[in-house]
Amino acid sequence: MTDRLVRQPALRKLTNRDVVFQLLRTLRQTTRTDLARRSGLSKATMTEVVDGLLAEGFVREAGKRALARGRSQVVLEFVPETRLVLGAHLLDQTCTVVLTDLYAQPRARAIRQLAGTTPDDFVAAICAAAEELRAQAGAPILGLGVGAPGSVDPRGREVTISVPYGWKNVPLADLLEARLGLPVILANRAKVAALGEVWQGEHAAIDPLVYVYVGSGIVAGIVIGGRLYFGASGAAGELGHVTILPDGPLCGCGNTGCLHTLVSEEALLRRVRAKLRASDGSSDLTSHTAGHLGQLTLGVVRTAAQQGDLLVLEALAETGAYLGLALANLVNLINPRMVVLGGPIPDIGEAFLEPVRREVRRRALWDVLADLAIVPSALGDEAGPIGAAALLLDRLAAIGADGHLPAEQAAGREAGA
Amino acid sequence: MTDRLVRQPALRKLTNRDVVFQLLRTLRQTTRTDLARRSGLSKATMTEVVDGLLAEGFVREAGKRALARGRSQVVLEFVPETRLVLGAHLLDQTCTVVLTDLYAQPRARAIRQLAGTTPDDFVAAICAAAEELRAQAGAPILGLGVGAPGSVDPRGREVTISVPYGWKNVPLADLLEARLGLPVILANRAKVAALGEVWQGEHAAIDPLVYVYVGSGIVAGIVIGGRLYFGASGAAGELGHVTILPDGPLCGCGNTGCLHTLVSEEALLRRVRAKLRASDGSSDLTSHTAGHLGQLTLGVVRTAAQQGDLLVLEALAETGAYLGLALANLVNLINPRMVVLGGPIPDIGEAFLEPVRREVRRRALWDVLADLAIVPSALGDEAGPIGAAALLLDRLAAIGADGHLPAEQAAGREAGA
DNA sequence: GCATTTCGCTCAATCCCTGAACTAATTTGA
DNA sequence: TCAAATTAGTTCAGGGATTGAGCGAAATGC
Repeated sequence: MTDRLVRQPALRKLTNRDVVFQLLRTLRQTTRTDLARRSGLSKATMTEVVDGLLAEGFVREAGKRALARGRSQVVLEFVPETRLVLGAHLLDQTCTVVLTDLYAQPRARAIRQLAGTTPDDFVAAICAAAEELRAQAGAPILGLGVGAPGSVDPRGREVTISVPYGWKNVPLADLLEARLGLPVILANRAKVAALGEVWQGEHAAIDPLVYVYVGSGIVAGIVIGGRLYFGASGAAGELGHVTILPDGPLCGCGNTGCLHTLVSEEALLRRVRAKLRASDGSSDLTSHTAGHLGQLTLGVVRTAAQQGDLLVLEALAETGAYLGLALANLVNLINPRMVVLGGPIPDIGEAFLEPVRREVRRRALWDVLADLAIVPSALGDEAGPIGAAALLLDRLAAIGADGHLPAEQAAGREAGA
Repeated sequence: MTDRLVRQPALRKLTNRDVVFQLLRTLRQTTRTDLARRSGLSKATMTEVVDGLLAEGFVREAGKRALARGRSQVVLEFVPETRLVLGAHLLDQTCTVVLTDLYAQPRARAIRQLAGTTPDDFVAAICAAAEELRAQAGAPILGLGVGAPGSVDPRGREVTISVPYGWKNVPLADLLEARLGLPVILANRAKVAALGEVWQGEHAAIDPLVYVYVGSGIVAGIVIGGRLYFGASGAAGELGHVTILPDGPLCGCGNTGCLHTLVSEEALLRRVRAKLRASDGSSDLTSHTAGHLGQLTLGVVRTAAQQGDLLVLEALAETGAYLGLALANLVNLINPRMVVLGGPIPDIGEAFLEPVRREVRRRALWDVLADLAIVPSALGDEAGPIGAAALLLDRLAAIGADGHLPAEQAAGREAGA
């Protein structure tokens, strides 16, 4: 009987203040009469509710707007900087923390190098950066969202496993909450970047949207109904371990022919090296690397691509085609309105993106392609930390007048699907 | 500015009656005090709200329940049969319509053979069956959900294209509404079956859940948060056209190596035939079909599998392995709690299901497998019509006291993602 | 200047919801 | 056996939220 409740959609009754708050945040600018129309509340009630929000500082009156006829409107403007949130993101040895407003727009950032790869090093770096930002924050900070390296439990409290850092069951949220005294929510760093794209930049508000990070790993963040989709155990979006060639090379996960073995920084460099070895030396890259193929980096590949090196373009096209195949399968299943590609490999540019698009167009269904755009990330490296902040903002159905999350939300209890 | 609103989650304020109604429907049996606890309303309010629902006939008092201490509770029971809905489903030339209660439990069914394959034949068959059921319904009927053959627009009004029936842009919902005078909502017949499994039978309330129909086509219905997931253009779940062998056989969709070319009634029969031709004649099937391989049917294959025919088991294992590969990719992306397999091929039984499971276990990530069950349909052919009824019930946030859908819902305006 | 239109405020009336007190029904244990 | 304790559900007055109607303000157009 109780387990039926799990399926129960949130039945919390929204207050009028909640409704108006949300409308103001999404509309950014409106008038009292417009809010009354949209919410179905009377103008009388709207006057009262807006008065409350004005007093709390969430809204301000921003001049007047003349109409064709009649008295001009008083423009109401949401004030996103009345409350702030922190978003943290880890990439290699660099920890980036941003301070954003309620639109998830970054207002300040702090960067720390990790001293090592233990959870304590991570916590120390985040806390140092967070305290630096806190000192310069001009408004209450509501909490911290974290884009964590590795798998995160569906409730957003623990890193269950992190391969690159060798972590297992690290209760990162609790550790950070204890140190910072702020509510903390975790999600995978690549998945969180999807939220960044949806909250900020030119792709904002597109839904459903899939963000795919292509770097040393490949992970998809799926946004449905404005929220990150986690699945049953928080593992949704593991695109890197989708099978592309049933009898392909063995992957670290135990499967054979995973996308990961065919498309990743390492796979791309391996492919370029193989082509160089087999080539007649006409590629400029031969001189670049001076015969030391082991020293070939992604930066070199990128430069070569920009200079139109045919050998590199060929390697990128092959790599892109494999990703395109995986994406064709993904879009046939999920039918998103947009796929955003982020990470170091898509950053190389159209030389990689166009082969991806070509393969998707070749393989995906017409129905699905009709509503689909495949585009590079609009935020680049910022997508991660901004998305982390958005992860926390996403939980805010309401913000208490005292500047804090209502207790039940602060406890981060509803992190599931 | 207006397009921002698209992302806007439903901000409709639920009334107390709505909240209590939903609680009662999901809990099925409770008490006033329990409802007050769960909803956060006072006992006083609960007395009043329940009185209203009692008067409208949605609830009844069903005896008392003694507690360890204190006054015994009055058991409140949701009365699912106060309002009814219709669910229609088309399979080959047979149109099945069920009359269900508010739990989507079938109370009566009517079956009609289609006279032809035009939309008018379909409309005529549904209407005849619906009128038959309407005559025997003891309560108001709220509407009709339809599991339509082919693709349906995301708003649930039109069949955009149906390959087997040769339809294109048929406004089926409008046609049926005009004939029946009831609200009508459409969705793809295979996807709708997913809702059937979630609303009824032993897999009820499992979330997220993916239902996969494997017959002449392969389509997945994805249920997230208790609702069918449609995607940007209503095409989510096109599992049949996922690429399994990049250089495999050409598919009708234009792509090569689609799952559809490897796993379907036709593909299975083709595989059995090929094996028979290459075999030494030791299979019993050789005599069964008396050399006429063209007459091999799925029924024959099923019987042979039950009798342990090695040749057939091998063909089923190969077919199952291909499906398992596709499902491994699906579960890595969507991470559902359960995959339900329905349709004529899974009906053959464990000889097909076990190879599917084996391949999924071999290829999917550990994280994802931990929370996953792959099971046969609990409802069989009933999943379709029941799911069609559930599609309509899903839209009922509230049911008016007059026994009708509130106008805005009846218009079926919110059919999108 | 005056009719018209639209915005946003005011205010009395009303409706919804709650807290507290109450009745009811039951167990426990002196 | 009866009082105390416990829990369910009702009653009712008080209070806060919401509304409709009306009003003044601010603009346009003739």
